[in-house]
Amino acid sequence: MAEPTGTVTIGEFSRLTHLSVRTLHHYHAEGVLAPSAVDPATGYRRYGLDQLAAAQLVRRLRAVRMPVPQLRAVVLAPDDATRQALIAAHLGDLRRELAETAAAVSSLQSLLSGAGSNGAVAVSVRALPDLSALTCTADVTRESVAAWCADVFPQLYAAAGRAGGATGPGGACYDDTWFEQDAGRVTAFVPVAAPGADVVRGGRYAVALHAGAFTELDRTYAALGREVVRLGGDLTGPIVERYLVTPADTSDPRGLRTEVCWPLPPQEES
Amino acid sequence: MAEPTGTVTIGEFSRLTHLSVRTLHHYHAEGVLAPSAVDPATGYRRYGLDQLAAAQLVRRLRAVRMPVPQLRAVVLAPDDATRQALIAAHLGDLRRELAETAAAVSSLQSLLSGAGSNGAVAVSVRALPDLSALTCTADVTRESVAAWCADVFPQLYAAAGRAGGATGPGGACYDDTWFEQDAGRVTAFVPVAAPGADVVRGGRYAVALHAGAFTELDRTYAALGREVVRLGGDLTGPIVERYLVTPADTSDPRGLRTEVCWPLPPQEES
DNA sequence: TTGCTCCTCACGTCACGTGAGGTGGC
DNA sequence: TTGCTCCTCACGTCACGTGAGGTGGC
Repeated sequence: MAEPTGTVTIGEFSRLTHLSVRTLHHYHAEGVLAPSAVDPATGYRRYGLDQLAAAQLVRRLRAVRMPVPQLRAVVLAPDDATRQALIAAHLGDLRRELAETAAAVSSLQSLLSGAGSNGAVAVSVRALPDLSALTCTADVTRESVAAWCADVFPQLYAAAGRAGGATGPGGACYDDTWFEQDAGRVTAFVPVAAPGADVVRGGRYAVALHAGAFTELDRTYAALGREVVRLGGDLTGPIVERYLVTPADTSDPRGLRTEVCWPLPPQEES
Repeated sequence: MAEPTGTVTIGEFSRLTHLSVRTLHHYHAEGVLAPSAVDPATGYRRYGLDQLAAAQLVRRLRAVRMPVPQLRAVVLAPDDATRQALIAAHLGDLRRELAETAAAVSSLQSLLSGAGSNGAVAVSVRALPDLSALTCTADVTRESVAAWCADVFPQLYAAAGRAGGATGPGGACYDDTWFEQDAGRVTAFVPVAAPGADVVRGGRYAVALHAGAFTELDRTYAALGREVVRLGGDLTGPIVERYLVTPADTSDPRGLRTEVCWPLPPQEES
Protein backbone atom coordinates (compact mmCIF):
# COMPACT_ATOMS: atom_id res chain seq x y z
CA MET A 1 0.00 0.00 0.00
CA ALA A 2 3.06 2.27 -0.07
CA GLU A 3 2.34 5.24 -2.27
CA PRO A 4 4.79 5.36 -5.12
CA THR A 5 6.94 8.36 -4.28
CA GLY A 6 7.81 10.58 -7.18
CA THR A 7 11.26 11.67 -8.13
CA VAL A 8 12.48 15.19 -8.84
CA THR A 9 15.47 16.92 -10.42
CA ILE A 10 18.30 18.35 -8.35
CA GLY A 11 16.97 21.88 -8.79
CA GLU A 12 13.58 20.89 -7.50
CA PHE A 13 15.10 18.96 -4.61
CA SER A 14 17.16 22.03 -3.82
CA ARG A 15 14.03 24.16 -3.57
CA LEU A 16 12.32 21.51 -1.44
CA THR A 17 15.16 21.15 1.04
CA HIS A 18 16.74 24.62 1.01
CA LEU A 19 20.07 22.97 0.27
CA SER A 20 22.03 24.52 -2.60
CA VAL A 21 22.65 22.51 -5.76
CA ARG A 22 26.37 22.68 -5.07
CA THR A 23 25.82 21.36 -1.56
CA LEU A 24 23.80 18.45 -2.96
CA HIS A 25 26.67 17.73 -5.38
CA HIS A 26 29.03 17.77 -2.44
CA TYR A 27 26.88 15.42 -0.36
CA HIS A 28 26.66 13.08 -3.33
CA ALA A 29 30.46 13.05 -3.75
CA GLU A 30 30.90 12.46 -0.02
CA GLY A 31 28.32 9.69 0.09
CA VAL A 32 26.12 11.57 2.52
CA LEU A 33 23.01 11.93 0.39
CA ALA A 34 23.25 10.05 -2.91
CA PRO A 35 20.46 10.64 -5.45
CA SER A 36 18.12 7.70 -5.91
CA ALA A 37 19.08 7.51 -9.59
CA VAL A 38 21.69 8.94 -11.94
CA ASP A 39 21.17 8.91 -15.71
CA PRO A 40 24.17 6.98 -17.03
CA ALA A 41 24.20 8.93 -20.30
CA THR A 42 23.81 12.50 -19.08
CA GLY A 43 24.83 12.27 -15.42
CA TYR A 44 21.54 13.94 -14.46
CA ARG A 45 20.59 13.21 -10.86
CA ARG A 46 17.08 12.29 -9.69
CA TYR A 47 16.07 12.49 -6.04
CA GLY A 48 13.19 10.59 -4.45
CA LEU A 49 10.67 12.44 -2.32
CA ASP A 50 11.35 9.80 0.34
CA GLN A 51 14.80 11.38 0.70
CA LEU A 52 13.32 14.60 2.04
CA ALA A 53 13.41 13.34 5.64
CA ALA A 54 17.11 12.46 5.40
CA ALA A 55 17.83 15.85 3.82
CA GLN A 56 16.09 17.65 6.68
CA LEU A 57 18.10 15.70 9.22
CA VAL A 58 21.34 16.46 7.39
CA ARG A 59 20.50 20.15 7.23
CA ARG A 60 19.86 20.31 10.96
CA LEU A 61 22.98 18.35 11.82
CA ARG A 62 25.08 20.72 9.72
CA ALA A 63 23.38 23.64 11.49
CA VAL A 64 24.92 22.30 14.69
CA ARG A 65 28.26 21.86 12.88
CA MET A 66 28.43 18.08 12.69
CA PRO A 67 31.40 17.25 10.39
CA VAL A 68 30.49 15.64 7.08
CA PRO A 69 32.17 12.27 7.82
CA GLN A 70 30.07 11.91 10.97
CA LEU A 71 27.05 12.97 8.95
CA ARG A 72 27.70 10.05 6.65
CA ALA A 73 27.93 7.72 9.61
CA VAL A 74 24.55 8.98 10.81
CA VAL A 75 22.73 8.45 7.52
CA LEU A 76 24.40 5.07 6.96
CA ALA A 77 23.65 3.89 10.51
CA PRO A 78 22.21 0.36 10.38
CA ASP A 79 19.57 1.07 13.02
CA ASP A 80 17.97 3.90 14.91
CA ALA A 81 19.80 3.22 18.17
CA THR A 82 23.16 3.70 16.46
CA ARG A 83 21.90 6.85 14.82
CA GLN A 84 20.69 8.29 18.11
CA ALA A 85 23.99 7.42 19.78
CA LEU A 86 26.01 9.22 17.09
CA ILE A 87 23.81 12.29 17.35
CA ALA A 88 23.95 12.27 21.14
CA ALA A 89 27.74 11.99 21.01
CA HIS A 90 27.92 15.03 18.77
CA LEU A 91 25.61 17.03 21.02
CA GLY A 92 28.00 16.15 23.85
CA ASP A 93 30.93 17.49 21.82
CA LEU A 94 28.91 20.61 21.12
CA ARG A 95 28.13 21.11 24.79
CA ARG A 96 31.83 20.88 25.66
CA GLU A 97 32.64 23.32 22.87
CA LEU A 98 30.12 25.82 24.19
CA ALA A 99 31.53 25.46 27.70
CA GLU A 100 35.02 26.16 26.34
CA THR A 101 33.78 29.22 24.52
CA ALA A 102 32.10 30.51 27.64
CA ALA A 103 35.35 29.98 29.58
CA ALA A 104 37.30 31.76 26.82
CA VAL A 105 34.94 34.72 27.01
CA SER A 106 35.38 35.11 30.75
CA SER A 107 39.13 34.67 30.34
CA LEU A 108 39.11 37.48 27.80
CA GLN A 109 37.06 39.69 30.08
CA SER A 110 39.39 39.08 33.00
CA LEU A 111 42.34 40.00 30.76
CA LEU A 112 40.61 43.20 29.69
CA SER A 113 39.63 44.13 33.21
CA GLY A 114 43.30 43.81 34.06
CA ALA A 115 42.82 41.43 37.00
CA GLY A 116 46.23 40.44 38.34
CA SER A 117 47.90 42.21 35.45
CA ASN A 118 51.42 43.39 34.74
CA GLY A 119 53.96 41.57 36.81
CA ALA A 120 51.71 40.79 39.73
CA VAL A 121 53.31 37.36 39.30
CA ALA A 122 56.15 36.89 41.81
CA VAL A 123 59.14 35.05 40.41
CA SER A 124 61.82 33.48 42.60
CA VAL A 125 65.03 31.68 41.73
CA ARG A 126 65.53 28.29 43.35
CA ALA A 127 67.84 25.32 43.18
CA LEU A 128 65.58 22.28 43.03
CA PRO A 129 67.13 19.01 44.23
CA ASP A 130 67.05 15.77 42.28
CA LEU A 131 63.85 13.90 43.20
CA SER A 132 63.30 10.18 43.34
CA ALA A 133 59.82 9.65 41.96
CA LEU A 134 57.39 7.33 40.25
CA THR A 135 56.95 8.49 36.69
CA CYS A 136 54.86 7.93 33.60
CA THR A 137 55.83 9.28 30.18
CA ALA A 138 53.72 9.61 27.04
CA ASP A 139 53.20 11.64 23.90
CA VAL A 140 50.24 13.85 24.60
CA THR A 141 48.47 16.69 22.81
CA ARG A 142 47.27 19.82 24.51
CA GLU A 143 43.66 18.91 24.08
CA SER A 144 44.12 15.47 25.59
CA VAL A 145 46.48 16.44 28.40
CA ALA A 146 43.76 17.10 30.97
CA ALA A 147 42.22 13.67 30.42
CA TRP A 148 45.66 12.03 30.45
CA CYS A 149 46.53 13.64 33.81
CA ALA A 150 43.17 12.67 35.26
CA ASP A 151 43.94 9.12 34.22
CA VAL A 152 47.57 8.82 35.22
CA PHE A 153 47.89 10.75 38.49
CA PRO A 154 45.45 8.59 40.48
CA GLN A 155 47.48 5.57 39.41
CA LEU A 156 50.78 7.21 40.36
CA TYR A 157 49.42 8.31 43.75
CA ALA A 158 48.05 4.84 44.41
CA ALA A 159 51.43 3.32 43.59
CA ALA A 160 53.13 5.95 45.75
CA GLY A 161 50.85 4.98 48.63
CA ARG A 162 52.01 1.38 48.32
CA ALA A 163 55.64 2.62 48.25
CA GLY A 164 55.43 4.49 51.55
CA GLY A 165 53.53 7.60 50.46
CA ALA A 166 54.22 10.64 48.31
CA THR A 167 56.95 12.89 49.72
CA GLY A 168 55.75 16.02 47.94
CA PRO A 169 53.31 17.33 45.35
CA GLY A 170 53.10 15.64 41.98
CA GLY A 171 54.12 17.39 38.79
CA ALA A 172 55.03 17.00 35.16
CA CYS A 173 57.95 17.79 32.85
CA TYR A 174 57.18 19.24 29.44
CA ASP A 175 59.61 19.18 26.59
CA ASP A 176 60.02 22.81 25.52
CA THR A 177 58.70 22.05 22.07
CA TRP A 178 55.43 21.08 23.76
CA PHE A 179 54.48 24.74 24.00
CA GLU A 180 55.34 25.40 20.35
CA GLN A 181 53.61 22.39 18.88
CA ASP A 182 50.74 21.84 21.32
CA ALA A 183 51.91 18.22 21.42
CA GLY A 184 54.91 16.21 22.59
CA ARG A 185 56.46 14.17 25.33
CA VAL A 186 55.22 14.70 28.87
CA THR A 187 56.46 12.98 32.02
CA ALA A 188 54.13 12.94 35.01
CA PHE A 189 55.78 12.23 38.35
CA VAL A 190 54.97 11.76 42.03
CA PRO A 191 57.96 11.94 44.40
CA VAL A 192 58.53 9.01 46.78
CA ALA A 193 61.24 7.95 49.24
CA ALA A 194 61.64 4.48 47.70
CA PRO A 195 65.18 3.87 46.44
CA GLY A 196 64.28 1.98 43.27
CA ALA A 197 62.30 4.86 41.78
CA ASP A 198 63.20 7.03 38.79
CA VAL A 199 65.04 10.30 39.25
CA VAL A 200 63.66 13.67 38.21
CA ARG A 201 66.68 15.90 37.65
CA GLY A 202 66.81 19.11 39.64
CA GLY A 203 68.81 22.24 38.93
CA ARG A 204 68.48 26.01 38.97
CA TYR A 205 65.01 27.24 38.12
CA ALA A 206 62.98 30.42 37.92
CA VAL A 207 59.74 29.62 39.71
CA ALA A 208 56.33 31.30 39.66
CA LEU A 209 53.16 30.36 41.48
CA HIS A 210 50.05 30.39 39.31
CA ALA A 211 46.71 30.81 41.04
CA GLY A 212 43.70 29.90 38.94
CA ALA A 213 42.56 27.90 35.93
CA PHE A 214 45.02 26.16 33.60
CA THR A 215 43.63 28.16 30.69
CA GLU A 216 45.11 31.28 32.31
CA LEU A 217 48.57 29.76 32.56
CA ASP A 218 49.85 31.71 29.57
CA ARG A 219 49.82 34.89 31.63
CA THR A 220 52.09 33.33 34.24
CA TYR A 221 54.27 31.86 31.50
CA ALA A 222 54.71 35.27 29.90
CA ALA A 223 55.61 36.96 33.19
CA LEU A 224 57.93 34.14 34.16
CA GLY A 225 59.58 34.01 30.74
CA ARG A 226 60.22 37.73 30.89
CA GLU A 227 62.16 37.18 34.12
CA VAL A 228 64.04 34.22 32.65
CA VAL A 229 65.23 36.44 29.81
CA ARG A 230 66.25 39.12 32.31
CA LEU A 231 68.22 36.49 34.23
CA GLY A 232 70.10 35.43 31.13
CA GLY A 233 68.09 32.29 30.39
CA ASP A 234 67.59 31.16 26.82
CA LEU A 235 64.07 29.75 27.28
CA THR A 236 65.10 26.22 26.37
CA GLY A 237 64.99 23.02 28.36
CA PRO A 238 62.16 21.05 29.87
CA ILE A 239 59.66 23.00 31.93
CA VAL A 240 58.37 21.56 35.20
CA GLU A 241 54.89 22.20 36.54
CA ARG A 242 54.08 21.15 40.08
CA TYR A 243 50.42 20.76 40.98
CA LEU A 244 50.00 22.03 44.54
CA VAL A 245 46.20 22.24 44.43
CA THR A 246 44.66 20.18 41.63
CA PRO A 247 41.21 19.67 40.13
CA ALA A 248 41.02 16.57 42.36
CA ASP A 249 41.30 18.86 45.42
CA THR A 250 38.85 21.60 44.49
CA SER A 251 36.01 22.14 42.05
CA ASP A 252 36.58 25.90 41.93
CA PRO A 253 39.13 26.72 39.20
CA ARG A 254 40.12 29.86 41.13
CA GLY A 255 41.36 27.64 43.94
CA LEU A 256 43.94 25.83 41.77
CA ARG A 257 47.63 26.36 42.55
CA THR A 258 50.37 25.43 40.10
CA GLU A 259 54.08 26.09 40.39
CA VAL A 260 55.75 26.74 37.05
CA CYS A 261 59.52 26.14 36.97
CA TRP A 262 61.57 27.28 34.00
CA PRO A 263 65.19 26.08 33.89
CA LEU A 264 67.98 28.65 34.15
CA PRO A 265 71.53 28.22 32.88
CA PRO A 266 74.07 27.16 35.56
CA GLN A 267 75.04 30.15 37.69
CA GLU A 268 78.13 31.95 36.43
CA GLU A 269 80.96 32.55 38.87
CA SER A 270 81.46 36.21 39.63
CA MET B 1 62.59 55.24 33.46
CA ALA B 2 61.15 52.64 31.11
CA GLU B 3 63.09 49.42 31.47
CA PRO B 4 64.68 48.49 28.19
CA THR B 5 62.72 45.43 27.15
CA GLY B 6 64.73 42.62 25.66
CA THR B 7 64.03 40.93 22.37
CA VAL B 8 63.75 37.22 21.65
CA THR B 9 63.76 34.88 18.67
CA ILE B 10 60.56 33.51 17.17
CA GLY B 11 61.06 30.15 18.86
CA GLU B 12 61.41 31.78 22.25
CA PHE B 13 58.41 34.02 21.62
CA SER B 14 56.47 30.92 20.63
CA ARG B 15 57.27 29.25 23.95
CA LEU B 16 56.37 32.44 25.83
CA THR B 17 53.00 32.90 24.15
CA HIS B 18 51.97 29.32 23.36
CA LEU B 19 51.47 30.38 19.74
CA SER B 20 53.09 28.09 17.17
CA VAL B 21 55.93 29.41 15.00
CA ARG B 22 53.76 28.92 11.94
CA THR B 23 50.97 30.91 13.56
CA LEU B 24 53.40 33.75 14.29
CA HIS B 25 54.51 33.65 10.64
CA HIS B 26 50.85 33.87 9.65
CA TYR B 27 50.13 36.80 11.96
CA HIS B 28 53.20 38.57 10.56
CA ALA B 29 52.03 38.05 6.97
CA GLU B 30 48.55 39.27 7.90
CA GLY B 31 49.83 42.30 9.76
CA VAL B 32 48.31 41.18 13.04
CA LEU B 33 51.48 40.81 15.08
CA ALA B 34 54.59 42.01 13.24
CA PRO B 35 57.95 41.30 14.89
CA SER B 36 59.68 44.38 16.28
CA ALA B 37 62.65 43.77 13.98
CA VAL B 38 63.52 41.62 10.97
CA ASP B 39 67.16 41.02 9.99
CA PRO B 40 67.35 42.29 6.41
CA ALA B 41 70.07 39.78 5.48
CA THR B 42 68.68 36.56 6.94
CA GLY B 43 65.01 37.35 7.41
CA TYR B 44 65.27 36.31 11.07
CA ARG B 45 62.49 37.79 13.19
CA ARG B 46 62.99 39.33 16.64
CA TYR B 47 60.06 39.95 18.99
CA GLY B 48 60.04 42.43 21.84
CA LEU B 49 58.92 41.34 25.29
CA ASP B 50 56.56 44.31 25.22
CA GLN B 51 54.64 42.42 22.53
CA LEU B 52 53.63 39.72 24.98
CA ALA B 53 50.50 41.59 26.05
CA ALA B 54 49.30 41.95 22.46
CA ALA B 55 50.02 38.26 21.82
CA GLN B 56 47.93 37.24 24.83
CA LEU B 57 45.05 39.37 23.63
CA VAL B 58 45.30 37.90 20.14
CA ARG B 59 45.33 34.38 21.54
CA ARG B 60 42.21 34.99 23.57
CA LEU B 61 40.38 36.67 20.73
CA ARG B 62 41.13 33.71 18.45
CA ALA B 63 39.88 31.41 21.23
CA VAL B 64 36.50 33.12 20.80
CA ARG B 65 36.84 32.79 16.99
CA MET B 66 37.39 36.43 16.07
CA PRO B 67 38.34 36.46 12.36
CA VAL B 68 41.90 37.53 11.59
CA PRO B 69 40.95 40.76 9.74
CA GLN B 70 39.00 41.93 12.79
CA LEU B 71 41.95 40.89 14.93
CA ARG B 72 44.12 43.23 12.91
CA ALA B 73 41.63 46.03 13.41
CA VAL B 74 41.78 45.45 17.17
CA VAL B 75 45.57 45.57 17.46
CA LEU B 76 45.80 48.55 15.09
CA ALA B 77 43.05 50.45 16.92
CA PRO B 78 44.17 54.06 17.50
CA ASP B 79 42.78 54.16 21.03
CA ASP B 80 41.39 51.96 23.75
CA ALA B 81 37.77 52.99 23.23
CA THR B 82 37.87 51.80 19.62
CA ARG B 83 39.50 48.57 20.73
CA GLN B 84 36.84 47.92 23.35
CA ALA B 85 34.09 48.68 20.86
CA LEU B 86 35.47 46.18 18.32
CA ILE B 87 35.76 43.51 20.98
CA ALA B 88 32.29 44.21 22.32
CA ALA B 89 30.88 44.00 18.78
CA HIS B 90 32.48 40.61 18.33
CA LEU B 91 31.15 39.37 21.64
CA GLY B 92 27.72 40.45 20.42
CA ASP B 93 28.18 38.40 17.24
CA LEU B 94 29.27 35.49 19.37
CA ARG B 95 26.21 35.76 21.59
CA ARG B 96 23.93 35.70 18.54
CA GLU B 97 25.84 32.70 17.18
CA LEU B 98 25.37 30.83 20.43
CA ALA B 99 21.66 31.65 20.45
CA GLU B 100 21.38 30.29 16.90
CA THR B 101 23.16 27.11 17.87
CA ALA B 102 20.87 26.65 20.84
CA ALA B 103 17.85 27.11 18.55
CA ALA B 104 19.32 24.64 16.05
CA VAL B 105 19.76 22.08 18.81
CA SER B 106 16.16 22.34 19.92
CA SER B 107 15.04 22.24 16.29
CA LEU B 108 17.02 19.04 15.86
CA GLN B 109 15.52 17.56 18.98
CA SER B 110 11.99 18.41 17.90
CA LEU B 111 12.69 16.76 14.55
CA LEU B 112 13.98 13.63 16.28
CA SER B 113 11.07 13.49 18.69
CA GLY B 114 8.83 13.53 15.63
CA ALA B 115 6.67 16.45 16.76
CA GLY B 116 4.21 17.25 14.00
CA SER B 117 5.92 14.79 11.71
CA ASN B 118 4.99 13.08 8.48
CA GLY B 119 2.29 14.92 6.67
CA ALA B 120 0.64 16.48 9.67
CA VAL B 121 0.79 19.56 7.43
CA ALA B 122 -2.57 20.15 5.75
CA VAL B 123 -2.32 21.33 2.17
CA SER B 124 -5.19 22.96 0.31
CA VAL B 125 -5.50 24.20 -3.25
CA ARG B 126 -6.76 27.74 -3.70
CA ALA B 127 -7.18 30.32 -6.40
CA LEU B 128 -5.76 33.54 -4.97
CA PRO B 129 -7.07 36.78 -6.50
CA ASP B 130 -4.87 39.58 -7.76
CA LEU B 131 -4.18 41.95 -4.88
CA SER B 132 -3.63 45.65 -5.00
CA ALA B 133 -0.90 46.32 -2.46
CA LEU B 134 1.93 48.56 -1.34
CA THR B 135 5.19 46.81 -2.12
CA CYS B 136 8.90 47.04 -1.53
CA THR B 137 11.44 44.98 -3.47
CA ALA B 138 15.10 44.33 -2.73
CA ASP B 139 17.91 41.82 -3.11
CA VAL B 140 18.21 40.15 0.25
CA THR B 141 20.21 37.25 1.67
CA ARG B 142 18.78 34.64 3.99
CA GLU B 143 20.79 35.89 6.91
CA SER B 144 19.65 39.47 6.45
CA VAL B 145 16.03 38.76 5.58
CA ALA B 146 14.73 38.91 9.16
CA ALA B 147 16.28 42.33 9.71
CA TRP B 148 15.04 43.53 6.32
CA CYS B 149 11.45 42.50 7.12
CA ALA B 150 11.63 44.10 10.55
CA ASP B 151 12.70 47.29 8.79
CA VAL B 152 10.33 47.34 5.84
CA PHE B 153 7.01 46.01 7.16
CA PRO B 154 6.47 48.78 9.75
CA GLN B 155 6.98 51.30 6.95
CA LEU B 156 4.55 49.47 4.63
CA TYR B 157 1.92 49.17 7.37
CA ALA B 158 2.32 52.85 8.23
CA ALA B 159 1.84 53.79 4.58
CA ALA B 160 -1.12 51.42 4.35
CA GLY B 161 -2.68 53.18 7.36
CA ARG B 162 -2.43 56.51 5.52
CA ALA B 163 -4.01 54.82 2.45
CA GLY B 164 -7.12 53.64 4.26
CA GLY B 165 -5.71 50.64 6.12
CA ALA B 166 -4.45 47.19 5.22
CA THR B 167 -7.11 44.94 3.70
CA GLY B 168 -5.38 41.68 4.68
CA PRO B 169 -2.23 40.24 6.12
CA GLY B 170 1.14 41.26 4.69
CA GLY B 171 3.37 38.85 2.88
CA ALA B 172 6.33 38.46 0.58
CA CYS B 173 7.11 36.92 -2.82
CA TYR B 174 10.34 34.97 -3.17
CA ASP B 175 11.91 34.22 -6.49
CA ASP B 176 12.27 30.43 -6.62
CA THR B 177 16.03 30.71 -6.89
CA TRP B 178 15.95 32.34 -3.46
CA PHE B 179 15.70 28.92 -1.85
CA GLU B 180 18.55 27.51 -3.91
CA GLN B 181 20.96 30.38 -3.46
CA ASP B 182 19.99 31.69 -0.03
CA ALA B 183 19.88 35.10 -1.70
CA GLY B 184 17.84 36.91 -4.33
CA ARG B 185 14.95 39.23 -5.06
CA VAL B 186 12.23 39.53 -2.44
CA THR B 187 9.07 41.63 -2.65
CA ALA B 188 7.32 42.50 0.59
CA PHE B 189 3.72 43.60 0.26
CA VAL B 190 0.79 44.84 2.33
CA PRO B 191 -2.62 44.76 0.57
CA VAL B 192 -4.63 47.98 0.44
CA ALA B 193 -7.85 49.14 -1.24
CA ALA B 194 -6.22 52.19 -2.83
CA PRO B 195 -6.46 52.16 -6.63
CA GLY B 196 -2.98 53.51 -7.36
CA ALA B 197 -1.16 50.65 -5.65
CA ASP B 198 0.93 47.90 -7.21
CA VAL B 199 -0.64 44.57 -8.11
CA VAL B 200 0.45 41.24 -6.67
CA ARG B 201 -0.57 38.63 -9.20
CA GLY B 202 -2.81 35.85 -7.95
CA GLY B 203 -3.37 32.42 -9.45
CA ARG B 204 -3.73 28.78 -8.48
CA TYR B 205 -1.68 27.85 -5.44
CA ALA B 206 -1.06 24.95 -3.10
CA VAL B 207 -1.26 26.44 0.37
CA ALA B 208 -0.03 25.19 3.75
CA LEU B 209 -0.25 26.82 7.15
CA HIS B 210 2.98 26.76 9.11
CA ALA B 211 2.74 27.07 12.89
CA GLY B 212 5.99 27.92 14.63
CA ALA B 213 9.41 29.44 14.13
CA PHE B 214 10.70 30.42 10.70
CA THR B 215 13.67 28.10 11.18
CA GLU B 216 11.22 25.18 11.05
CA LEU B 217 9.76 26.31 7.73
CA ASP B 218 11.72 23.70 5.78
CA ARG B 219 9.48 20.99 7.17
CA THR B 220 6.37 22.71 5.85
CA TYR B 221 8.13 23.39 2.55
CA ALA B 222 8.99 19.69 2.16
CA ALA B 223 5.44 18.55 2.93
CA LEU B 224 3.94 21.22 0.68
CA GLY B 225 6.39 20.52 -2.14
CA ARG B 226 5.54 16.84 -1.98
CA GLU B 227 1.88 17.75 -2.60
CA VAL B 228 2.79 20.14 -5.40
CA VAL B 229 4.61 17.30 -7.17
CA ARG B 230 1.58 15.03 -6.63
CA LEU B 231 -0.64 17.73 -8.14
CA GLY B 232 1.56 17.95 -11.23
CA GLY B 233 3.41 21.11 -10.29
CA ASP B 234 6.98 21.62 -11.42
CA LEU B 235 8.19 23.50 -8.33
CA THR B 236 9.03 26.66 -10.25
CA GLY B 237 7.66 30.15 -9.98
CA PRO B 238 7.69 32.70 -7.19
CA ILE B 239 6.61 31.49 -3.78
CA VAL B 240 4.38 33.64 -1.62
CA GLU B 241 4.52 33.67 2.16
CA ARG B 242 1.75 35.43 4.08
CA TYR B 243 2.49 36.42 7.65
CA LEU B 244 -0.70 35.89 9.65
CA VAL B 245 0.94 36.11 13.09
CA THR B 246 4.35 37.79 13.02
CA PRO B 247 7.18 38.41 15.47
CA ALA B 248 5.62 41.87 15.93
CA ASP B 249 2.48 40.17 17.27
CA THR B 250 3.97 37.60 19.63
CA SER B 251 7.27 36.97 21.36
CA ASP B 252 6.70 33.20 21.50
CA PRO B 253 8.01 31.60 18.29
CA ARG B 254 5.49 28.79 18.70
CA GLY B 255 2.71 31.32 18.26
CA LEU B 256 3.83 32.38 14.78
CA ARG B 257 1.54 31.57 11.82
CA THR B 258 2.75 31.69 8.24
CA GLU B 259 0.88 30.68 5.10
CA VAL B 260 3.13 29.22 2.42
CA CYS B 261 1.74 29.35 -1.12
CA TRP B 262 3.43 27.45 -3.93
CA PRO B 263 2.19 28.18 -7.47
CA LEU B 264 0.50 25.40 -9.41
CA PRO B 265 0.23 25.15 -13.19
CA PRO B 266 -3.10 26.34 -14.65
CA GLN B 267 -5.76 23.70 -14.14
CA GLU B 268 -6.06 21.31 -17.07
CA GLU B 269 -9.48 20.79 -18.58
CA SER B 270 -10.79 17.29 -18.07
C1' DT C 1 82.48 21.42 12.13
C1' DT C 2 78.19 19.51 13.82
C1' DG C 3 73.36 20.21 15.31
C1' DC C 4 69.88 23.33 15.90
C1' DT C 5 67.11 27.22 14.54
C1' DC C 6 65.38 29.80 11.21
C1' DC C 7 63.91 30.94 6.47
C1' DT C 8 60.59 30.66 2.24
C1' DC C 9 57.73 28.23 -0.89
C1' DA C 10 53.91 25.31 -1.60
C1' DC C 11 50.51 21.95 -0.88
C1' DG C 12 46.80 19.95 2.41
C1' DT C 13 42.57 20.66 5.32
C1' DC C 14 37.17 21.63 5.51
C1' DA C 15 32.69 22.52 3.45
C1' DC C 16 31.32 24.26 0.28
C1' DG C 17 30.91 29.10 -3.26
C1' DT C 18 31.84 30.68 -7.69
C1' DG C 19 32.74 31.04 -12.29
C1' DA C 20 34.25 28.53 -16.86
C1' DG C 21 32.95 25.93 -20.57
C1' DG C 22 30.04 22.60 -22.48
C1' DT C 23 25.68 19.67 -23.17
C1' DG C 24 20.79 17.75 -22.51
C1' DG C 25 15.59 18.56 -22.35
C1' DC C 26 11.25 20.90 -23.44
C1' DT D 1 15.35 26.52 -32.32
C1' DT D 2 15.82 29.26 -28.16
C1' DG D 3 16.37 29.45 -23.09
C1' DC D 4 16.90 26.96 -19.13
C1' DT D 5 18.78 23.25 -16.42
C1' DC D 6 22.17 20.32 -15.70
C1' DC D 7 26.91 18.48 -15.98
C1' DT D 8 32.14 18.37 -14.68
C1' DC D 9 36.42 20.52 -13.75
C1' DA D 10 39.01 23.68 -11.13
C1' DC D 11 40.16 27.51 -8.40
C1' DG D 12 38.91 30.51 -4.14
C1' DT D 13 37.94 30.88 0.95
C1' DC D 14 39.88 30.60 6.07
C1' DA D 15 43.47 29.87 9.48
C1' DC D 16 46.70 27.77 9.83
C1' DG D 17 49.50 22.45 9.75
C1' DT D 18 52.91 19.97 7.50
C1' DG D 19 56.66 18.67 4.95
C1' DA D 20 60.47 20.10 1.37
C1' DG D 21 64.68 22.10 0.62
C1' DG D 22 67.99 25.35 1.91
C1' DT D 23 70.75 28.61 5.03
C1' DG D 24 72.39 31.19 9.34
C1' DG D 25 74.32 31.04 14.25
C1' DC D 26 76.84 29.11 18.17
